[in-house]
Amino acid sequence: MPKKTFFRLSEAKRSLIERSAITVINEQGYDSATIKDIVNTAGIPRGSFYQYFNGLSDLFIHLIQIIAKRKFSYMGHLFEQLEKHPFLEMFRELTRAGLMFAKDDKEAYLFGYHLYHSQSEEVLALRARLEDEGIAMMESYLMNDANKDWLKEGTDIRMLAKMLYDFNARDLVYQFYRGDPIELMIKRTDAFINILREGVKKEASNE
Amino acid sequence: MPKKTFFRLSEAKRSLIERSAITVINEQGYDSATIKDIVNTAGIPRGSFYQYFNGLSDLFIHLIQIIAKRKFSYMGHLFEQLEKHPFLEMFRELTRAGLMFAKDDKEAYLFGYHLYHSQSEEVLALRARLEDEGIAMMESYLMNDANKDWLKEGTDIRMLAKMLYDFNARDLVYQFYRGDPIELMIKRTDAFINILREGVKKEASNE
Amino acid sequence: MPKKTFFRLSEAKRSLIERSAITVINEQGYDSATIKDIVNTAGIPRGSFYQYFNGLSDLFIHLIQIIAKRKFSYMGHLFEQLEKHPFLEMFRELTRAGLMFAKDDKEAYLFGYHLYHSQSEEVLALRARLEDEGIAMMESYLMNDANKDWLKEGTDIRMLAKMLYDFNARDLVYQFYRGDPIELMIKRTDAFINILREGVKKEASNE
Amino acid sequence: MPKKTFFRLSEAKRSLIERSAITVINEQGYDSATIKDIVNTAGIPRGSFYQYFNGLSDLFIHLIQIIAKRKFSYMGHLFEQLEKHPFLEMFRELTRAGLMFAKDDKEAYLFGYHLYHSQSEEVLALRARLEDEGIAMMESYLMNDANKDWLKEGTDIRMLAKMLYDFNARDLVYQFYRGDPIELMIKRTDAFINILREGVKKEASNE
DNA sequence: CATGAATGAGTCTTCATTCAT
DNA sequence: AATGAATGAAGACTCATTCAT
Repeated sequence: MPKKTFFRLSEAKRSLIERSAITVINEQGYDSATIKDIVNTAGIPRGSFYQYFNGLSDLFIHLIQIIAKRKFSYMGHLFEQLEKHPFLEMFRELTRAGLMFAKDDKEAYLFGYHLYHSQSEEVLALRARLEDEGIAMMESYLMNDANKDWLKEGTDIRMLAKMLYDFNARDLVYQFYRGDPIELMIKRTDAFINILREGVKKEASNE
Repeated sequence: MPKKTFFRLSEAKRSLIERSAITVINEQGYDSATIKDIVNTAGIPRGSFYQYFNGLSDLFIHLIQIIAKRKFSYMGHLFEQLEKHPFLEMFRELTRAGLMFAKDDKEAYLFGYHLYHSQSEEVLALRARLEDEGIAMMESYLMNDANKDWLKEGTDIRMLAKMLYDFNARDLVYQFYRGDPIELMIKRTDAFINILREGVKKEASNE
Repeated sequence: MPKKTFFRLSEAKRSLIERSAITVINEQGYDSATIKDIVNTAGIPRGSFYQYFNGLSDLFIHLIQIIAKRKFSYMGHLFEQLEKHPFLEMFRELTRAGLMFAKDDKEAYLFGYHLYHSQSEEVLALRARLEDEGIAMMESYLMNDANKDWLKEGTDIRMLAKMLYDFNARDLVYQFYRGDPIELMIKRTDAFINILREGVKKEASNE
Repeated sequence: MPKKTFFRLSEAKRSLIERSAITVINEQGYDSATIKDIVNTAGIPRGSFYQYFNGLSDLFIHLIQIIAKRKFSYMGHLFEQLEKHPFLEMFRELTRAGLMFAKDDKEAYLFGYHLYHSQSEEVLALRARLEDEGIAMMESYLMNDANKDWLKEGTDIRMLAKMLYDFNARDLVYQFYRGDPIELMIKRTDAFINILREGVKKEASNE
């Protein structure tokens, strides 16, 4: 957690530092990014960095959290209707909301990529925690589906939740990182959902 | 590519260096592993490293390739029957063969993890190439399924191939990395295949 | 010398700062203690420190002095009888009085340790001054002994005074610093005095 | 312990580094000496230092040890006769031998000073070890005295050994550090020994 | 080819001290 | 007087890479 000093800064300065760090880490990757580059980019003195943060991972975790919050805010309006429809349909909407966020703030959306590409203890722990929370949330909605008899019996709900979570938090982010256009990502999402919903096996038909 | 010198070494020494590098990189991650640690672990002089390789990525790519070859050899016997059965069934077998490899050579199997966690240009390129090849191969087998009318019409074959490839090359490796037991991984694989095959949507039943 | 500002503070605040500094310096040693740690421990703002003191040595010297005064107050009652008995006997009492102080205020007693472990100019000067004063005082009492014919002729009084001073101000403090129990320290003091008084050479006996 | 690399250097270079470190530490004190100053003084690159040592304390401990050995070599010839005379007499000779060393290599002799003025864990541990060894050695010779009935009954041998050890390893070194002339130190040593031997209490005389 | 010492650029991190409010 | 942010100098330590033997 950043030190108190950081939160006492003006919104402008805080934001400047955050954006600088996001830019630098997006360019070099978390494990290669240096504090030096971040302070240079932000134009603040080296020592100040340590008045604000305990180290790079401190800042990184802070960024992941505020970005998650921001991204989440794009989805807020969907939550009230979430239980009224099969979750796979809502997942499509949630995903699109996420991609709206990507459109509005490319750098921030991209930043999630690094959650999957650091070996640092803290980052791994954070990733695990976020994953657990995200998957648990999805599981609970899928349980709702099951209760409403919208899900095939025998479906491994946890596995399904995991697949959905990963697709959204990892695969899509990676596609964006690679530069795939959002339209293509939307199409792929539909194909993905379709496979999950319908399955791929041709039914023994009675034709 | 390693220099000629490397391939002129005795098999024993070559293997010693390879295994040392695998151990070090597995412990620290590719981006944090240092040449220093590798030569120390192998007990060879620092200068020798540069007589064998052009740098760390050179060695890394070499390792990925020999390991891929080794892993592949566990699956060879399956290829002749591959077109005779629906690919999802064969995928199960391929996966299990891969896990046999994991049992025999944990470190090598684990090593694939790092293919997904480096930001170095060369590694990213290698990863993309391997992915393309792997997915293309799976696609061709899935096309065979389609031709035999084993696949539901409208199935996005490329997406399906991608999902299968990722599950095998990335998700399972990650589970192993986390320390999940192989039995659990096998169960998960079955659940995964089941979802893909059957889908999760409850058919409107005529009860 | 602390600035006037410091002495205008409330007794409570002054004492808080003093105790914090003693704690920090006892833990880290004078040469490694930082102003940062002291203000953090005391919970006062960094800038305030410079309103009270000119630097760390300023505070350190102040602490040595108030502690010396406090320790001295434990011995006051002995001074009136000091000339009535051989000084070595009184030395035993003075030492015990010092150890009572140690019991009552461990941290303060311990603090003297640092007088012997700093290389800073000011501290070395202070140490020399205190030593001169202390030894001179002891010398004067030993002269009294000599006058009363309680001391063997030829005894090097200055050397004796120095030995006594060091034992009390340095050796005992160091033992306490190491964690030796006070009872042991008392026993050692007696052994020390005994050696000084009687000598260690076996008299040519007329057996 | 220095790394192997250090011992593979030419005697000249090794000695250059050792003397540079001794000079720097004597000037600034161990806790304030910096590696930067040492490498500058020696004229070697910064990185080399870390090829030779694991850190400053590593070098420091090495220096203490080689100096102790050198100092010891000045006393070697005394050891054969050590048991034939009362130890206090031999102590005078040992001390003088030490002072010969001081004359020949002022910087090295002085260096012992720092053993008593660092708070670093390693140095404290080394100091304790050396002290234990030195005191134990003296104790054994004093036991010899006791067996030969040269020592007054009831003498606390451990305390006496401690006093002798400290006087030689600490007090004399400190006097030298302060710049006292060797002749004065010799006189003081005699006075010190005299007090210990004869005691200071005037015997109840039967005059 | 083997060896391992030399080199110095590059980072992190800590703090004393100042200064504006 | 109190406060605490700003600043940058300073030092530790790590390593990739080169080079002489």
